[in-house]
Formats: sequence, C-alpha cells, structure tokens
Amino acid sequence: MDLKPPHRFYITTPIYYVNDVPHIGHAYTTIAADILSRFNRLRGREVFFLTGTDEHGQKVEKAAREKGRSPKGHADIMVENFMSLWKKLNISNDAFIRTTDTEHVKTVQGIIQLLWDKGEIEKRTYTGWYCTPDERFWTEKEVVQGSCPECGRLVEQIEEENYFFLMSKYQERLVQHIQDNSGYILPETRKNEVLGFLRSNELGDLCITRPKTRLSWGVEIPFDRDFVTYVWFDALLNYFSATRYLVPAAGQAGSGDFWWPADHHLVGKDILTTHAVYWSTMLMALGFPLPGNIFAHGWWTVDGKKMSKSLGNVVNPGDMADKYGVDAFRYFLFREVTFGLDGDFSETALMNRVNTDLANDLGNLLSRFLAMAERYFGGEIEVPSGNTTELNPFARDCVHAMIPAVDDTHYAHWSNLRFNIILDHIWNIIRTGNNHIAQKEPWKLARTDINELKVVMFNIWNALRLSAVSLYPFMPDTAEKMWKQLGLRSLVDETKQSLPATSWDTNEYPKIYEWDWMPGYEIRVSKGEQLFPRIEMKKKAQPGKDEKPPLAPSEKEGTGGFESGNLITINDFAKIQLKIGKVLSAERVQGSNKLIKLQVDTGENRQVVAGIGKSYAPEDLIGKRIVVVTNLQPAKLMGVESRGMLLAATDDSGEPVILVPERDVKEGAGIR
RNA sequence: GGCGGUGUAGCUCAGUCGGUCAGAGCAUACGGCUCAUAUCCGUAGUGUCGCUGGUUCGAGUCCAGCCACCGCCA
Repeated sequence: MDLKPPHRFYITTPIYYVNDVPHIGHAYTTIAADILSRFNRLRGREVFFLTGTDEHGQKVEKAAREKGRSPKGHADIMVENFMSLWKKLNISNDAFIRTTDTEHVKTVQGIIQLLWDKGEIEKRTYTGWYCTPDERFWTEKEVVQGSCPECGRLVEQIEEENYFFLMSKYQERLVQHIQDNSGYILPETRKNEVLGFLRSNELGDLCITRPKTRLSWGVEIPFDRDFVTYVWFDALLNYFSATRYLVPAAGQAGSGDFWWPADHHLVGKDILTTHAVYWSTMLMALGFPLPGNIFAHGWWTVDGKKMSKSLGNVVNPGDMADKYGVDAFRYFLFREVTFGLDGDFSETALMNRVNTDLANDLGNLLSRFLAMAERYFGGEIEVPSGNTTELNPFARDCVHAMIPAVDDTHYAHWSNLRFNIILDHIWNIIRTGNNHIAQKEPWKLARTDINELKVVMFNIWNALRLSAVSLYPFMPDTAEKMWKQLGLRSLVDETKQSLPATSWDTNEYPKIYEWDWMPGYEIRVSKGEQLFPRIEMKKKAQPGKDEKPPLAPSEKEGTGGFESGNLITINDFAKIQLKIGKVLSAERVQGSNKLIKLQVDTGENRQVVAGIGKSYAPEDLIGKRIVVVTNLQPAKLMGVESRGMLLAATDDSGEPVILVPERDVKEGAGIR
C-alpha cells in the first residue's frame, strides 16, 4: 500500500451513534478535529477531515420500529441532528460518512472476507448467559445471582455460534508498537493504562458477529448470510472505508491509498480501548499501517456534576453557540482545560473567559488600536523603515511571544494537541500589545513625535495581525473579522499565497506568520463591530442589604441559565401571589401514580393538583400547612382542575420535598 | 484486590536534569493612565509545596512508609 505523503493530513472523529442527541462531548471532539484541520490547511497541507454517524445496531432498529420507520429512514432523519450542529459550529469537515453508505458496506464486506480468507477469523460455538427480554448476553461475572444486572430478570444459559476475530495473537506486537511509538496513544497516562492492561491480562479473541435471528440491522457477512457484523467491527472500519470513496479525487484509480493512515484518531476516553486494542489489531491482521496517533480526551462535567439525562444538565452545544457565540464557545472549550483531562463546564466560567480573555484583552486591544489609528492617521498604517526584529525591540518581543505558537521548534505543541498552551502563547502576544501601548502612550506621542507614533501603531497592528492568524484555527470567524478590520482582505487566501514555493518537506510556515510579511497593497484599517461585547455579570445579592432593583436584562445577556441573566425586579415578584394553605383533604387522581388532588384552605377553599404522589401518601398531607401559588392560571391535569400550585423543593435524588412554614401561620396568610 | 496517577496561593493549574522554583492566570487590595468594551498598565501579597522519615552540601523535585482523592481492569 502506498502511504499518505507528509503534505497530506488525515484526521477523524469517532462516528457518533445516530440515535444520540448531540451534546457537549460530541461537539468537543469535533471542534478539536476542526482546529487541527484548519491549522494544517493554513500551513499548506491537503487535509481530509472525516466525521460521520454509526447507524447500525439494535437501538437504531428498535427506535425505528417504535416510530414506525425503516431503520435507514430513521437514520436519515436523526443524522440531521449532527449535520446541522456541525454547520452551526463552523465545522469544516471534508466528508461525512454514514455506515449505511453502500460503499462503506461493500468495503466492510470486502475486508471481512479478506480476513476470513487469511484465516484471521474463526467460527466458534460458545455458551453465555442470555437475557431474552433485553436481547443481550452477559458474562459470568456480570450476572447477579442468576439474573440480568440491568433488568433483574432471570438469564438463561444458551449456546450460540459466532465468528471471532483472532485478536489474541497480536498482543505482543501491539505492546511493542505502543512502546516503540511514544505518541501512538496520548495522553501518556492513557497509554500507560493500555500498556498496563496488555501486560497483565491475556488478550482474548473478539466476537464480531451476531446471528440475524437476534440482530438484523447490520452488515451481512459475505461468506455466511445468517450473520451480520456486530458492535465495533463495522464502525471502526469507517476510518478506512472513507479513504476508498470520500477522499478528494476518490474514484481515481488507487487514490485512496494515498490517504491512509490517519494522522490522528480523536476519541473520548470511554472508547480508547476499542481503538487502541481492537482497531490496532484489526489493522495488523489486515497488514495495513497503523494510524499516527490515537488521542483520548476527557469528559466534561457540568457545574461540577456528571452530565446525565436524569439530572437534566446535558449541555446543548447549539444553545451555547446561540447564546454566547460560536467562537466564544469554541475558545472556552480549548482554553479552559488541558485537552486530554476532564473539565468542568459552567456558564459562569464561560462568561468569565469571554469577559477577561476575549473582551478585555483581545477585543479591547483591537478596539483601542482602531480608534487611535483612525483618529491619528485616518486609518492608514505605514510600514516604518526599521521593520525588522533587529531594529524594533517590540517586534522582537512579539516574535518571541509568537514562537511557541508557530515555530517549528515548538511544533510539538501542535502534534501533541496542547491547545490550551498554544492559546496561552497567543495571549502573550495580546498582553505584549496592551503593555506596549501603556509604555508608549500613543496619545502623548500624537502631540510630540508623529514618527514614533507611526512605528508604535504599526507594531500594534502587526501584533494584532499575528494574533489573528494564530487564532484562526480556534476562532475562524473572529480571525477573519479582525483581519478585515485591520485593513486586510482574506486571511485564508493571503495565507495560502504566502506559502513558500518549497515543498512541505522543508516544513516551512507560510510567510504570513512572520513579522515582516506585508500585503502588496495600502492598508487602511476600519473600526467595525465589537468583537466580543462584555457580558454583564452581576454580583449575587447580599441578603439583608437593601439594593436598588436590578436592571432588566438586556438582549445581549440572554435569558436562562445564569442567575444574573434572568434577574427579575421586585415588581415582577409582586405579581406572584403566595399564600399559606391548610390541607383539608387529599386523594390520588385516578389513573395516575404521581398526581394527588388536594382540597386546600387558603382563606378560601380551592382544589390543587400536585405531582408528589410518588413521595407522599395522601393521608400524610392532611392537616399540613403548605405554600400555594394562588394566582396561577387554572389548569386541568388528567382531567382534574387545579387552581394553584403547591411549592416543593427537589432533593438530590429528584424527589419533591414540600415546603412548610417554620411555625404555624394562619391559613390564607400572605407570603412575601 | 491488581496496576497506574494526583496532592503546590482563596480558585484552576505550571514547575524540565536535585542548585534564583516558590511561579502563571483568575479572584482580592492599592497605585497609574485616559487611546479603549468601567477597559489597560504597574505593585502587593498570603504558601509547613498532603503527612512522616531517609539520601544529599542542598529536596515540590530522588527513595520508603502513611493519609486523601482519582483513573484503568476488554
């Protein structure tokens, strides 16, 4: 197989399960791949950036059946969730693979046939514990007292035939490969885990099929039509099959050969083993080259808690992008946390980053520069005669600050995906720029030394320009906006034009990264929109202190989420009428295990229906004094009218806890 | 249980080969500037570097034990 030449860069995300609703984790991996892709394109490499969806398997089949759709029809609808999100997040993927693509299916079948012919696959009978209702096998260890660990029903021991990939024989070679290629698995701690596992356990063989009687929605095994591929086999092969039909110039004879192997497979740490062990040994069995790197990134918690559907704290990346801007969201994810480690997402932290880094440091530097450039020189930027790092100490500082972000001696940061360090280096330039202004005080030079002022303004201009190029992979729209405001035409095009004529092998950066790059036209800067308006973050109200009523939130502040974003005035609060009510009687609403119908005395008798039936028995409630919203619009719950709402807190496990007055108060008493 | 990792300022973390390594950012306080998005610049901190012992002229750094937390174990 002819290998991919070095000027080509191939990067993948996992293919996401098409049934999933996209969350921050999906966005994280995909944006990381986008950043690397954009960086490599800027540097003049041809890039193949692949993402896609995994569309086979039981869950898809089941969900489709429930919705009365065909599995493919269901996938066709669900895949939109991902495609539209990637568009919104400005993802520049070159292809989108779906495991239901006929070309993919054919490739998978070809590969499995090849492995079968080579004797890498074997048919075996095995017995296991099977849970019929859940339609799945459990291992001896997993079974709890003869029952399914998931649903608790009895499991039965059944015998089944399946095909096994003979993975075990590659154990030694895999250990050797990981040891010899220190960057094969990153971060290092993950590499050590895999190595530790491989050294102290005997690798088994991998069951790669399911009988069609149990699973029909999969890729049919060409040499045995009663079976389909199972779990990862079909999914992992997407990385290879895409190079057969989705790469640029696909279809030309043999073109796919020139895109294999991938430079990076980006994955979440949960699927590292699958890639590091299954995928690597599959490739060994096929005799294909292994990828350059498998990078396992961490997980995001939300406000310190694990993200879960039941907690209802799943972060929707599309919403975040809408609320704070795509670039701010992208920036936050890669500045806040070391890529590879777990991180915590919170809107407060996001807003802090926007305000301190993006608005105060970057946005304000551009803004103050543009204002001065327009005031002093009508926006014209002149190249001073001494535009060299030898003659210009500031240039030297800037270039020095830049070095870690662009210089080849520090290229390791990019190969090791140390995004937060790269961003930190870029901020060194920005800080250097702000500092330079404070040192030189251009507003004074405007009265005393116009020539020096010109030099200073050029220096700041150039620092901003270099920041923009460096920021482009992370915040493409922002970088282009900066570029235009700096009086330049197109960051991407002009970077391409600045590429040295020499080949990729010399590993040269485009000239545009250098201090003395100049466009071949006159520069006239023009102030545009603020890059990142500050988000007002109000301090939490001090209890006991009288405060002015907070201002109504402006449009920019958004609405939900952070408390300061949806503050209400005392007048808003006054609209809500709360009263103490005494429960006179209570009974369950027929046909509901959650709803309880209460007759409450709130100074007048009223019927209130509350969803607390799982935590409280009706008889527990009688006589209790509770808090009722009395001016709520009446509503019917399961046909029963409710005039008011009972207030309850939610405890850690999601159970309602009724609020009661600290000591007895007469029913009908108002609450303020 | 086995293997591995982490513990440094109020918070998040960086500290390479043992010797200006007691650091950065945020937060806090004070001072300066007025070009700028109430922004920017400067100064100031507080630290038993988890605990105990050891090696060494010298230990966040190396070793041993302990404590706490975390990860992996198909």
